[in-house]
Amino acid sequence: MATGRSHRPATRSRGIPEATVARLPLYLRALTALSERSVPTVSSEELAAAAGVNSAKLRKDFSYLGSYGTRGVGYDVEYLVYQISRELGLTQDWPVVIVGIGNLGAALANYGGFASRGFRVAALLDADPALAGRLVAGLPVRHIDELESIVADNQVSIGVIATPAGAAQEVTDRLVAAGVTSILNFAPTVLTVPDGVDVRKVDLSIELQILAFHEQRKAGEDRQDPDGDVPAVMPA
Amino acid sequence: MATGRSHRPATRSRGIPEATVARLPLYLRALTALSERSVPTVSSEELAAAAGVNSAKLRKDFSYLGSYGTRGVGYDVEYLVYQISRELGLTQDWPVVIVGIGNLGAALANYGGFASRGFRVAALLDADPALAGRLVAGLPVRHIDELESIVADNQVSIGVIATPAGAAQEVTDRLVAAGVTSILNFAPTVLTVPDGVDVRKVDLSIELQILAFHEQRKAGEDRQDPDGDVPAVMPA
DNA sequence: CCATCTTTGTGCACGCGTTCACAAAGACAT
DNA sequence: ATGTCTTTGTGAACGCGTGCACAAAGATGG
Repeated sequence: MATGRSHRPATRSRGIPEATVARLPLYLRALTALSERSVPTVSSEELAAAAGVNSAKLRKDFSYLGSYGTRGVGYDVEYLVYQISRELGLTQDWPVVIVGIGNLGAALANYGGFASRGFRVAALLDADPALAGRLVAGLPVRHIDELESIVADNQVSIGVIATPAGAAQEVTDRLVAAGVTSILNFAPTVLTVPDGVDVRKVDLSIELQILAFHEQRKAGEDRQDPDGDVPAVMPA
Repeated sequence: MATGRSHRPATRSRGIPEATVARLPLYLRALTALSERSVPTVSSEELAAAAGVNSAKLRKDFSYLGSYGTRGVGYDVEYLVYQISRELGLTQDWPVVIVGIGNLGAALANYGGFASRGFRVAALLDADPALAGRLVAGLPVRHIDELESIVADNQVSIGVIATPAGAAQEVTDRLVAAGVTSILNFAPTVLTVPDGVDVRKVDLSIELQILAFHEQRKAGEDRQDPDGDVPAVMPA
């Protein structure tokens, strides 16, 4: 993760546990699919299966939001969609800037999941002057030096970093200085941010390495000793 | 997450906790940076700062691997790089197929973090015949129907899914049937897989929604009551 | 109106992960 | 060799998250 409390120690006020917050988007997606099929109600069992979680966990998660179910029947799909959307803050508009318009940045700009939720791409930024003006996902790429004015003019509070690792910290500093308080970081670096700024990190390489670990474990289950021998290099 | 035990209930044998495994790549990255700067040793305090974690946590994590430090001095950087690499299974070669060569798939194919660790892109696959043969990151895109033979010939055990949501489950089924036992899923869908297959999911939209939640919380801290009023639609 | 049946909401126990705090271990100087 | 000083490795306490299991709530039918 990064410095500067990514999550507050214990969510105060109406205290929804962090683990629950992380699952709400999952439920929301499943519910949206049901809504599109005009399914009026759904039981915790069905919805849990669709979201890939335990039904008891789902009920407990919903209990943090309030008592929105009807015993003997289940949950009203539309009502629940609204409640979760509101809780997540998706009923309002979130302007977002994406910095670094390489393949990844372009993929993010084209991602449909943005607009459907409350997210709106306010601008695409890149340091390469050759990219400036080119259309990506219908939006013109603008030069990184416009960052400050764009963030201020559009009241952007969320920034997405899709730059190379070397540029990530500098971009972060500029975003934060301009007023951004939430950052989604795709660059493989630990970002340092002041208190009050949230950072979430998506790291491809890490995910693969975790898979490799389990894969090795699986492959080694047949053999006697999965770990190798003493390394050639000894500690000082 | 997905069906089919993503993580084993309690890691048996030399039992490295799942949370620790997830941090090992982080340490490895920080250590690699130190190694490139020819730093010989590092203390838990310094390394923890570089990785963005607590130093006590780092020491406990390392204690699961064995006693690789020297009291009063710290850890030997090269030695630790080797040990963690071996533990994660990065000393061997992991052939990977990437399915779905849109912007995201192309970004993944171009991602440098692959080759530097033990990962080798064995093939890029896409269902679009128009893409077939086009070079992406120096590799030719091949048609999805070659999936089975490619997986078999290269003994691929890890698959990366970067297709639209609609195609993800079918691709997963084919990958699993062909012998893949670890899947990294970028499509916004819950995948169902048989036991023994690991799935990890990276979901952009979910990360943004979590940020939005905290952002809303931050914005509402000034006001009296951050949650809105009673919704217009009432439950059945 | 009463009985039955379904499904929610939650009290409780358990296990994992985190953090503190300190004793043991070794380096290094004298 | 002895003492001091640094840093590791870990025992123990705590808190969060998960899942069981059941009582309460309400729908539904007779």
